[in-house]
Amino acid sequence: MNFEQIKERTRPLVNKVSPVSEGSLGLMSDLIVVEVYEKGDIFIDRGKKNNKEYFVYEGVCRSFLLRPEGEEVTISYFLEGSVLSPNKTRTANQISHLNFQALTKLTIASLNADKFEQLMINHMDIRQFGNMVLQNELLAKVEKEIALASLNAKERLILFREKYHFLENLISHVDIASYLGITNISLSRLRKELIE
Amino acid sequence: MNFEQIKERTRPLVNKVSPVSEGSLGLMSDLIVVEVYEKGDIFIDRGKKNNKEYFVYEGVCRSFLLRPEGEEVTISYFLEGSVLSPNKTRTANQISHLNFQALTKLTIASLNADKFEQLMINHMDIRQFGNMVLQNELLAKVEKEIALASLNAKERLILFREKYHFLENLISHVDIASYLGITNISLSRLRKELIE
DNA sequence: GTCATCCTTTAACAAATGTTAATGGATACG
DNA sequence: CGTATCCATTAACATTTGTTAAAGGATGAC
Repeated sequence: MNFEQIKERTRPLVNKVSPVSEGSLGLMSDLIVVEVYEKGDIFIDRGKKNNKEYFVYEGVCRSFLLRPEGEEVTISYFLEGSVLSPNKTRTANQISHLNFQALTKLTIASLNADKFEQLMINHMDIRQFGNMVLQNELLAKVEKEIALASLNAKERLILFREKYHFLENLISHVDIASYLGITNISLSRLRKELIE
Repeated sequence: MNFEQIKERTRPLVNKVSPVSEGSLGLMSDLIVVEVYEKGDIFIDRGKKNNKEYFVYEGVCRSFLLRPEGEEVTISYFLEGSVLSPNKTRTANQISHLNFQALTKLTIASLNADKFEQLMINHMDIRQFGNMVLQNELLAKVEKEIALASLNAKERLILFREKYHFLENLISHVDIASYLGITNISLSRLRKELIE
């Protein structure tokens, strides 16, 4: 992918969050390296160094953690055209505290986080973009928090379907169940119940 | 409270998160206005404008939301000596999407968020402090997210006690129950069970 | 001191969710 | 074509949590 292609691909994705000038878009695109992963690939490992920011060009991925007992807990899904959680929020001293996994063939833009931070410092529109990403991130977390705390499993599944409708036929139900905070058996029961 | 007193009070609170130079501490203290609230006071209203950052000097407060049905859901607790969620993460266009309430007599430092953002832009140590606050905020959310998703109510109560031990005898159990994602009746049962 | 009020606890029953194990269906591979 | 594997579903039973209502205990106003 050449510079112009990267720019064209990045523009709608960035503007959807918070529009930036053509110049700023160019500065961001300069930092972008395109990465491609296959379904199932883990491209950020918990405990390993990561100093990148990411945009999802194509495909779907998730963040997840391992419980002490060994089960995986899905924390978030990231869809095509979205921005991954800011580096600062998913690392401590550049060490990742989450795993990220491609759930389909995945094409993503990666940017050096330090260089991107410099862009944020020097350019108000890029800073505004970064802050909006952050805001959206927290908002999504609060939303999920409320859903987990105050809805029952059936209501959470309905909410999930409104937000991630197409994921249900794309992704392992074990993953979805862990995202919803239930077992896959319960998920199966709820699916049946909601058909009737 | 005069400038020096504010500085002395702010220093340990800030350094606990990420140390800043004496000069930076002074710049931050310059922005601080001390506010005092009584138990039960709501000092940030959902839907209303808020453009401040806050440090908790004395007392305890919580963030909460109202469900459509009218019940309150406690989202987070903030203890003495801690920093409230960054303005950017709890507002959209300067409009708050959460309520904040004093749970005891509360003394807090408030700072104009725009001016503080300027300090972050111009001073690396203050920026680092701000980023650490953010990181901790997200980390706490992920931690709670995992607890809600993968522990049962009894385990969550045990975790809550480890983290907020003294709150249990200070705060309404209805609030705590909503934080734990259970009813206050369940909380009462679990308390009994854990005594035996 | 008495009463009113608010919060916590308890009880009895209902509903939701988890656990374990078996079954069925799809898919890839030899 | 057959078989191994992976996932989703179903069943039976246990456990957890919710709902409604009543009782007990603390606290403050008068």
